[in-house]
Amino acid sequence: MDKEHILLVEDDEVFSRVMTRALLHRDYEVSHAANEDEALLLIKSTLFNYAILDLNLGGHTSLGLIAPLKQNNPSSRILILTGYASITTAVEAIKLGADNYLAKPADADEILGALLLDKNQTNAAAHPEATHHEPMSVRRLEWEHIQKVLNEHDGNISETARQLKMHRRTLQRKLQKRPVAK
Amino acid sequence: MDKEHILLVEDDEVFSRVMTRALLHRDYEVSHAANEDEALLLIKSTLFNYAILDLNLGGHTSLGLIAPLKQNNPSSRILILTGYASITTAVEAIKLGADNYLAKPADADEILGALLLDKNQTNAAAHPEATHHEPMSVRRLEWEHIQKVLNEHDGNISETARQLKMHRRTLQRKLQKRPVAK
DNA sequence: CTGCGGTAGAGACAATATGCCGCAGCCCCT
DNA sequence: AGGGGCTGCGGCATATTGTCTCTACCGCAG
Repeated sequence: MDKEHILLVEDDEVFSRVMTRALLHRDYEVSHAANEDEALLLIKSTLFNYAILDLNLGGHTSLGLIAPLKQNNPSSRILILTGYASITTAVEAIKLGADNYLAKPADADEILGALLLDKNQTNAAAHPEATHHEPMSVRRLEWEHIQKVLNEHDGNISETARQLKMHRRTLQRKLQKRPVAK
Repeated sequence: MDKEHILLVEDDEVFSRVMTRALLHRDYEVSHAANEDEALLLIKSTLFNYAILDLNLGGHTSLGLIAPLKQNNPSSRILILTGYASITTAVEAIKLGADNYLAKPADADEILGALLLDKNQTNAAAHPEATHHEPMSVRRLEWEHIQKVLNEHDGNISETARQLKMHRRTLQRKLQKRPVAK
């Protein structure tokens, strides 16, 4: 029978090579695109069962690829991957139809797991851990807040800085850093 | 015309009082439930336009309320609020049908904003009023969060600093300064 | 009484972060 | 061509943190 076909959209050279190999090794067929245009061409010409999209592609987000993918194959499953994870972007991705959202760094097993996870996970499974939560660290809170405001202003850094009453240069520097682990 | 009816499910005394008042003040009709059972009763007896659910209700999550709400009124909009935000719970909530997900601390404007507007809506005319609210500054947000956590630990600075993953000396210094003006 | 473990307040110094400058490159619009 | 917005980034003075250290206070077990 045919192998399952995965679309990998990722602009990081190293990561995409490693990931591609890992997927091939698991007996998937893999197509790779480094940017939105390449991805769209592939989507038009091929039927994918799965897609792994890096959220940050140069200037754009990869969110625009979700619709074409779903249109091409409504039953395909889509995973958004990002090194700059935030609740806001996660919510947006899911609303747009992504099936899961994962923060880098993540290894191939995690990624595949998140991609394959049963979508019919009615909330029966995932609750017991609802109790042991800790408050967010101030840094994490700050990161989430920044992401939210940034998202509200369509990624406009200058405007966001103004709203947040912080210097644009400062915001810029904060955004270059990675989100803080929990 | 009838006021819009909001269901507030929140087990925190103080917060729910404040929130209720803020909502009434904005001319909404508000029903409040402190736990899942109360909420279910209300859902069965009333049609809600909106719902604000605290994710953490004692032991349970409030995610189980999403289905009944949507069943009761498919066009109702649901906001999940939580003090212990995480990407995974956010993803799960949205998958289950919540319309937005917000981390506390957040003020009434932010909460209402998150509840009412949906930037992914193609319906551009959906916002009759300019929902232009100013986001909290990072400083203010930090202050509120610190106060909340400090309060949860009965004013214990050492413990609060540990939870917030900041140095005790730093917290100590922050507390000596005064509340940040907005 | 004394020691142990926890907390609080504060000084000192180095490591970072931030505010503020300026500059160059891009776009978009007129 | 110019004006005005946004972005990325270097440099530098200043402000804020992280760390370490000391002192002191409190409650409690030994």
